[in-house]
Amino acid sequence: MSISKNSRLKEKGRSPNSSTVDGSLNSRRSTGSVTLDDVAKLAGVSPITVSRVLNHPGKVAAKTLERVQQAIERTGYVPNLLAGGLASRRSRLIAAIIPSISNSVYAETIQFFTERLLDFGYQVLLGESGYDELREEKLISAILSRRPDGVFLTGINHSAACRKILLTADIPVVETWDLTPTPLDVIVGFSHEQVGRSVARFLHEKQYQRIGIVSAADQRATIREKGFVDELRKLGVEVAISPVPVPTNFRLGRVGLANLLDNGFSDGAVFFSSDTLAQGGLEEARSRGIDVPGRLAIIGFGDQPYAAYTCPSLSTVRFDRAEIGRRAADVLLERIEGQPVQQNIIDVGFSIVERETT
Amino acid sequence: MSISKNSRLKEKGRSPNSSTVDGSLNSRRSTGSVTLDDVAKLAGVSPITVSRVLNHPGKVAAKTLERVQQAIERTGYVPNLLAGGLASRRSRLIAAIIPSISNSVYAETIQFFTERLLDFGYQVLLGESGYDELREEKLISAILSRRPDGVFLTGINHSAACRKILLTADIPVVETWDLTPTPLDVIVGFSHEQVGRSVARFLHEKQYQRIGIVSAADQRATIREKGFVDELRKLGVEVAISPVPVPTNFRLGRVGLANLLDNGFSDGAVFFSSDTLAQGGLEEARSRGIDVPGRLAIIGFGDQPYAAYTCPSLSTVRFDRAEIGRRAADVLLERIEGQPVQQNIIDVGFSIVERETT
DNA sequence: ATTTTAAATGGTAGCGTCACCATATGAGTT
DNA sequence: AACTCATATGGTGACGCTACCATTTAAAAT
Repeated sequence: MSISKNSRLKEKGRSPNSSTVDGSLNSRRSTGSVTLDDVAKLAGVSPITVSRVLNHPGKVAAKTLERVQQAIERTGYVPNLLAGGLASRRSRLIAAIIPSISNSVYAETIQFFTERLLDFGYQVLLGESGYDELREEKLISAILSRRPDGVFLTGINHSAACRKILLTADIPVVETWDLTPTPLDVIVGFSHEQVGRSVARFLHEKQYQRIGIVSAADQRATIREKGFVDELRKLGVEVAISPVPVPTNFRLGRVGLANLLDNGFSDGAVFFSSDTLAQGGLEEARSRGIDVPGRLAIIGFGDQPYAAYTCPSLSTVRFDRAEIGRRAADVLLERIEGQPVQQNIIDVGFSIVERETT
Repeated sequence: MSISKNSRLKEKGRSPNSSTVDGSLNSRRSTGSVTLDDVAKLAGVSPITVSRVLNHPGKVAAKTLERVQQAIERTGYVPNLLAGGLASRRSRLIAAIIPSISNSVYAETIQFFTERLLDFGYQVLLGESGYDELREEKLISAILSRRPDGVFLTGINHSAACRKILLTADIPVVETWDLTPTPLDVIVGFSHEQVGRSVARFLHEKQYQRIGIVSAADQRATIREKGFVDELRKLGVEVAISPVPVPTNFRLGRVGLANLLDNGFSDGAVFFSSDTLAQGGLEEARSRGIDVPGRLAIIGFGDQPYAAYTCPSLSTVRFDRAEIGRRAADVLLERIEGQPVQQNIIDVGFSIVERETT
């Protein structure tokens, strides 16, 4: 434990074995924890062979392999990836930035992303941007000092500084949750604009008198809103817009809908930026005695687990969060291994789930 | 980029300046990325001074500080924490193990935990145990190779091997979400047994005819169940138990309640292991036309955001997830700084929230 | 028996940083 | 003027590991 006191023994000069007592009292000695060398000595091989046992077991003879593994077992050796990463320039660390950890849609993607990468010996360092570009930027530059082998980003809008840092770092980057013809590197997601347009057509076909949207102030929600509004405008329908801030929650859903209703909206359909908002809207309608879907139709976004079980059950837009996570991991692994990527734009699609609220 | 080819220039022996062309073609040369030395040269100081600017700015003269910071700016220097961590034996990394990333109760705790630690320059490496002891063990030993400065665990039940690894590693460990008189190191949580007992008394006082529990197979839920059952037994009430597996979901809530009802349970109150299960139970009751709370009372656990907005709104047990995260971070920081910890058992408490379902 | 080839192992020299000292500088004290 | 003392800076050598060769050994081919 307390090593520093030992260093008071005055040792002068550079004689390689200047220690005086037990042969290990150098001023800057090992922590006492087991190292590769300890294992190597016990196994009677060179350190490099132990390293190979851990990293390229195929390149070591079966007999040696076993002997070394026993030595590892016996010493309780735990490799030091800081040292390994420094020497090999591969940290086996992947950075992931999501807007919110506690938002289950992102968390699910990360869950599958993490799981997949773990199978290949990578770990994920998670950062929360809070839907804030500046914070994302700071986070990324903090995380880059750990020399991640790859980066997972949510969305396609990143500050110029952020893009520059990432390009300079010259590591694989996968953007997710959205699509763009000009990704930083590779991208896995679906088109939010198309979501907006699809929902617009869906509602239009059902011939609701009026159409509104409760739209969160996050980037992707804004894109959906644009697609939605634009498509309806093409169809000759004006949309009542009720903006709400992020992160969205139940209460904001109520407020968002109340805002529409108080401004004369009635007998129509409303598209909410998230299922959480939609659930709030449902409650607001209920508290005002408005029949859903008789007088007011509601559709959410995200197909949260509870969406099928609200009363009435919630129509929504579904997309495969697990698929985004898995594909993002795969494509990142490919890039890290230096394989040429077949396609750098991967569309996982989405679908409209019709339930009782429409 | 492609450096490896250069090494084909045959350079023999150990002459320190054996490079032939531009003075930097050693076989194992730098990556070309900016290092501390580059910054030092530009600023006209020694590397160690640059290091100090980054780590102990107070120990550097104002003038020097500014000059170095400009050099950092100009070079776009990004520190290498792998090297720094190796040299200083402080990785500024904290490992956190939670049962499930996508379960918002854990995610919220982690969110606040992460945030707090980030303020102090630490980052969190997240691992998901999936409620599995063995997986937790593997995860921990994998994570320890990154030499975290501290570890956050969920729960108090860890395999013997796991405890041993952690004790050997000799780093601060904070257990969370539960209490025990014998923590590994420090612990921040609340008593699940007391939750069980409190809910038992609460329901008993309301004089429900029969009492049941839909209980998940995770460790803490089992402790709550024990406290619940034991307290009611003391009060002379038998409890109908319906076990369900983890992770819990809406459907399991329905199944869990159906199981009770199909075995003759009626006119009573049911305690669910989680709000998600309770929500499922609510749906099952609705589909069977059972009036809640008239014929069946329901109480959940966790006070999820939606709990206040189900119909009828859900009675539940509330505890402060953010508080657990923050306190865990604080206590870990104290331990890392080597401060003596005032108390190593921190009880954040809980409360019963009565809404419409009871 | 000799050469060729592949497989297994080892030696050396960093990777980029920080801890440990030592030294230099200037202000304050007698 | 000589001294103490605090402050600021620098030189050296690890930290623990792996890349890059070189070397040894065994097997295969001639």
